[in-house]
Formats: sequence, structure tokens, C-alpha cells
Amino acid sequence: MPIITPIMRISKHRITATEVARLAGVSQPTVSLILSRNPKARIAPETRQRVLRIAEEIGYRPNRLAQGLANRRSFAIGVIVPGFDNPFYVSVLSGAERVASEAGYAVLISESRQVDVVQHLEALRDRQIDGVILAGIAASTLPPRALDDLNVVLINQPSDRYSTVAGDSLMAGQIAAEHLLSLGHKRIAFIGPANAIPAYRFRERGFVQTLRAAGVGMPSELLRRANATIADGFSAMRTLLRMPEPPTALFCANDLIALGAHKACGAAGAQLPRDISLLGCDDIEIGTLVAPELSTIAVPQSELGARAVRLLLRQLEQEDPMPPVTQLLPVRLVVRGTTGPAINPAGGER
Amino acid sequence: MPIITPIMRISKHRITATEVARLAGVSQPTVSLILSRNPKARIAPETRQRVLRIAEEIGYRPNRLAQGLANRRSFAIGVIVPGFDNPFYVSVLSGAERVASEAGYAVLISESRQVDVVQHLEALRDRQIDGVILAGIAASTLPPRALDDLNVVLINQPSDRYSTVAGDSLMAGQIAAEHLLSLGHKRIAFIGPANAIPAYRFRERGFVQTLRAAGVGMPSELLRRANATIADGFSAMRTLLRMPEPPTALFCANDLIALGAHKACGAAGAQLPRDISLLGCDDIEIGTLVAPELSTIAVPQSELGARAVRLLLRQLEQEDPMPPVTQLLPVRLVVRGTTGPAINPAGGER
DNA sequence: TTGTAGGCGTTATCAC
DNA sequence: GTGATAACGCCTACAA
Repeated sequence: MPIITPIMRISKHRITATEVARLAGVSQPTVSLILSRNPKARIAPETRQRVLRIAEEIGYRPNRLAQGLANRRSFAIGVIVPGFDNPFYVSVLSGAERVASEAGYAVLISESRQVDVVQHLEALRDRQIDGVILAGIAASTLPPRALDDLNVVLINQPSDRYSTVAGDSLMAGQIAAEHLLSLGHKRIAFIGPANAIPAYRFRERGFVQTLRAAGVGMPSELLRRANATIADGFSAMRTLLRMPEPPTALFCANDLIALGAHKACGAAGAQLPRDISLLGCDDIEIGTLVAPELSTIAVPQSELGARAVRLLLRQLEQEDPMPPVTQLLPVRLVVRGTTGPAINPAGGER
Repeated sequence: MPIITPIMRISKHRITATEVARLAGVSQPTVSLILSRNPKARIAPETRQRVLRIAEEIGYRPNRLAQGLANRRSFAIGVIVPGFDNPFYVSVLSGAERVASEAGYAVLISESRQVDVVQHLEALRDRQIDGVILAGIAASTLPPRALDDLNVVLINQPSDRYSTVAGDSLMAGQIAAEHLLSLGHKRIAFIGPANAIPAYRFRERGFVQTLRAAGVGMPSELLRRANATIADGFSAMRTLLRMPEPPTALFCANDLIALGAHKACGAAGAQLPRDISLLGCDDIEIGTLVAPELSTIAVPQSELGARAVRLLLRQLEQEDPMPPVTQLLPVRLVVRGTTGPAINPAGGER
């Protein structure tokens, strides 16, 4: 143990509050009181100044782990998403990270391909995580107690047990239908996942219901199932294009599917939007990369993440558990290059 | 729902090692010894069994914060990237997360737009982070002591102070040049960032040097500066296309730039690859979305992240600081639709 | 206004 | 083999 000047450190030795206290000639709790806590603590101004100065001088920084242990909280939140291959979740994460880090919270990420969500949750629990944001993972598919005594905010799925931030998926479907109908389309298809996360189901429901209300049915062969990926969108679209009487318009449960469909159209020589109108949902950035650019329903992705964190943090302040709240964010139609007027009003002459 | 034995907790009350010890009739440190540590601990087999059984029964899980405090480490690593708008970093992150979480490490993310890297680093330090992975951020641009006594692995940049995992950028440039040369191109351009992270500079250098070695110079008007984004790639390309004598081939410092260029070609009516050959670098997935698909130099993105974490973990095992190592991963040419033979061998007849 | 005592849940170091 | 005892660095009482 080196005998150096009182203040100098050869690094390595971490600077603790005790250290500061010693140099300031006060007790360690006093330092703690001054440094981190509510300004209600009544401290002699001069003492406060001295402690602050010394802390500053020797570069004291509280150990968050120790704080966590004492406080029984970690000032960290977890964000669980199904995968980063969907830019939607990346944007959500980005928004969440921004707000969280501004508030001094760390963000622990887990990319969970459905199966290991439970393990990730346990790992987060072990770290005394303050809260968890679940995006793209249906809470209802988790084992019953997986989320117990965990502060949770869901993204894009309704729930009466947990707080939720979501884009208005039902409305998205409705807007999509209205757009395609207003263009004169009558033979309209949908591609979306089968047993998937709630947002997709709502988009589908809103879409189909609105069509039906307008007297435009959707024959079952025009309702295609595909996972929410480019590849599956591609093959689903190929199937549609090979039908004797393909649809003149198509709504996809998300942009990835739509981009797959876009590609399939290109490969099959179908002109967008002349031969077929294509509409996605989410408004991920790469939709503007393809030609023609993808028409879509914009969902405020990073805003979802940002709000989810704010909601979570608000829940953390309260000590009595808050009743779950739901924030439904508006979506809006973004018409770009892949939707246009129906050419064959009655269909069938292709 | 299991039978409620006297042991059952009404939740809330966290189960601690002391709890287990009490039930097993041993001391708490003994529990700790049995549960978490090296099997070298000599414990009576029956005691061990009993403790393990009870721990299992009441669902004991060690508090990672407490472990961290005692161990002076957190079993967490930080990953800092400039932004998630470049899919390259997302893939790196994804690879890193996978390996880290398999090893029981948490991943704290920071999306740092250059300015606040230092603050993020301090926040991570406060959390007793075990190590940091820096991707897309030039270590040399950080203030001198920003990385002090931090376990660091850099991605895609050389360093003699820190360990590094990188794609072979020099080679990437060389391969790019050889590919375009072999197609017969003579009038060749490059678009890349000016004062940017090392990888881009090396790609440029390898490219230019190889061209020069082949006797093909690059006039300064064919060397365009642009940030590594789609938008900037777009406008740089537009400038090139408006020249009296545009290049017949083009290499971009990364795929985002190339995709912007791709779009600019589409907008200007230039046919790829007939009028111009376009080559990107990275091989991000969306390069296959556009038509024609983007030719590129593939960099093993998630592998970079995965290896960076493995390297970091290895460094953590060692207690004597390891000398920094550098792993250079091979890159490879991926010819898709945007590169083809030169039409005007001598150039100038366009 | 400040110091003392005790605790958060682990791990490490020793005696026994 | 096992159990006290003492850290780890902070925070919350409560007493002075």
C-alpha cells in the first residue's frame, strides 16, 4: 500500500465517498447526503461547498452498483426485442435508449428469438432491473409468472395488466383500406403473419373490416400468411402473382413483407403501381430506397420507444403501483410510389 | 400451482443466500461457496446436495449487484456505436449481444453521436463495467484519458494500445479495384467520407493504391467526399452524373453511400450496370432489396461483434493485462447486379 | 447540522 | 469441511 500524497492516487484505487469524507473532514454519510440526495437535506453551506469542491477535485463518482445494492434498484432498464433484423425494433430501441440515457438509466438489451425470453427476463431480474420494455413479443405467450413483480411496459400490444404504448394498428388497417378503396380497387389482397404479435392482427382486422363495410370482400385466396420478413413476403407475393386473377392492390402487415412483395413484383415484371398497388405499414427508412418508393402507413417508431421509457420511469417514481395506462399513438398514410389508381376497374382483363 | 409449504414466500421478499443458509442449517458463506464458485471448494457432498436442493426449491438466484460489489466487477459490458441508422452497427451489436448473453454478460448500449461518447463512457465506468466495445468511433478522437483503466476492444480500427477486431479494409479496397479493373473500367470514381473512422480511409487507400499500381489514376474530380449516409451518397452521385464525362465505375466507402448512389442513378435514368458499375462495401442486407441488387464487398459484421466480445472476455480472465491483439477478418467480393463490363473501353463516347 | 450504527447481498480470508 | 468475520461502497435511520 503506497504512501503517497494524501490526494494523489496511482489510479486503480477507486475513489470512494469515504475518501472524500476523510479529505473533507466529515463523515461518509454526510458526503452521501450532500452529493446524491434530495436538496431537502439541511447541510451547512460551507460544509456543502467544501465537500463538493473536494469531490470535484479528486473526481469522485458514486458507484452505481453500491447505490443499487443499498437502494434495491439498479437505475437500469431492459429492452427486449425479437430481433434486430426488423428496423422497426431498432428504431424503437433507439428512441428508448435516448430517453433512458438522458434520465441516467442504462439500457440492457436482449435480442430474444421468442424461446429464450424467459431466461433473459431472469437475467434482468438478477440484475435488479428497474423495469422492462417488451417490444414485438406477445406478453400473453409468456409463461404465467414470467413478468411477476417486474415493472413492465409493452409496445404495440394491448393489455389490461401492463401499461402499453402502441401505434393505432386498427386505425392503420382502416386507413390502408380506405386508401386502396379510394383508388378504385376492388380486388384487394392482404399478406400478414398468422399467429403473431397483436399489432399485426389488429392491422389485419382493421383492414378487412373496413373493406367489408365498403362491400368489398376478401376471398380467402387473397389472404396470404407469411412471417414478417422480406423473404416470406417475397414468396407470398409470388404466389399471388401467379394466380389466374391476381389482385390489383395489396396491403401488407408490415414494411418488410411489403418490401419482399415489392421485390417479387420486380422479379415477375409486374409494374408498380400500374399493375398492382402495394401498401406497407411502419414506414421504415429503407422503404424509400426501392423504386418506386414504398407507400406505407407511418408508425412513430422511435417515439414508441421514447414514450415507453417515459411511462416506465413515471411508474418507477410512484411507489404505489400505478394502474396500467395505454397510450395510442396516431398513424398516418404516406403515399409514395407504389399505390395508384386501379386500371381495370372491374378486374379480370389482365 | 405448487403446494404451498411453509417455505413459500408471498413474493416481494427477495430470496437471499442467507435464507437458503438458514433453511439448510449452514452458514451463508457456505451457501455462496457451494452455489457460485470454483469446484475446488471442498464441501461435504451431502451438505452440497442439501444446499443445492433447497436453493433450487425456493428458487434462489444470486443478486448480481451484490456479487458485483463484492467482486468489483459487474459482468456487464458496454457497446458504443455512433448510431443505429447504419445497419452495419446493428449487426455488430447483434453479434456482440449473442455472445455476451451466452456468457452471462449483460450488454449496455450507448448510441453516441460522437459528442457524448465521453459521458457515456463515464456512465459505464460508474456501473463498474467490465469492458467496452467501441465500434465506428475513432479512439484517437477521444480525449486522452477517456479510456483509461477500461478494458477496451475496438472494432474496425487499428490501434497499438487496444485490442482490435476488424474487417480487412485495405484488402476490401484492393478487391474492389481489382474487380472494377477486371471489368475493363478505366474511368473510376470513389465516394467516401473525409475525416472519418479509419475503416473508410483504409478502404479508400487500398482502392486508390491498387488503381494507381495498375496505371489507372483517379482524377481529383472523381474523388467525392460524402458522409456515410444514403442522403449524402445520393447527392455525391448526382454530382458525378452531371459531369461532362461521368465515370464508368464507382466504388463507395460503404453500402449506405452506394445505396444513395444507386438511387441517384435511378433518378437520373442511368442504367446499372450498363451505364455505370456501382460497388459498395459491407454487405448490409438491404443491398439485396434494390434492383438491380448491389454488388459489394462483404464484411462479416456480426462476426466482428461476436469476436470482439470473445476477445474482451478473454482479456477479463487474464489478470495481468494482455498485450493488445489484432484480429483481421477476411472480406470477399460479392458480385450481384450493379457491376458489369465497361461498355466504352476508351471512355468518352457517352 | 452532523456523526454513529446498521444493513443491502455477496465474496474472501482466515481460524477452528 | 465449515463458520465467523470482515470487506465491497453506499444509503437510511436515529442519536447527538
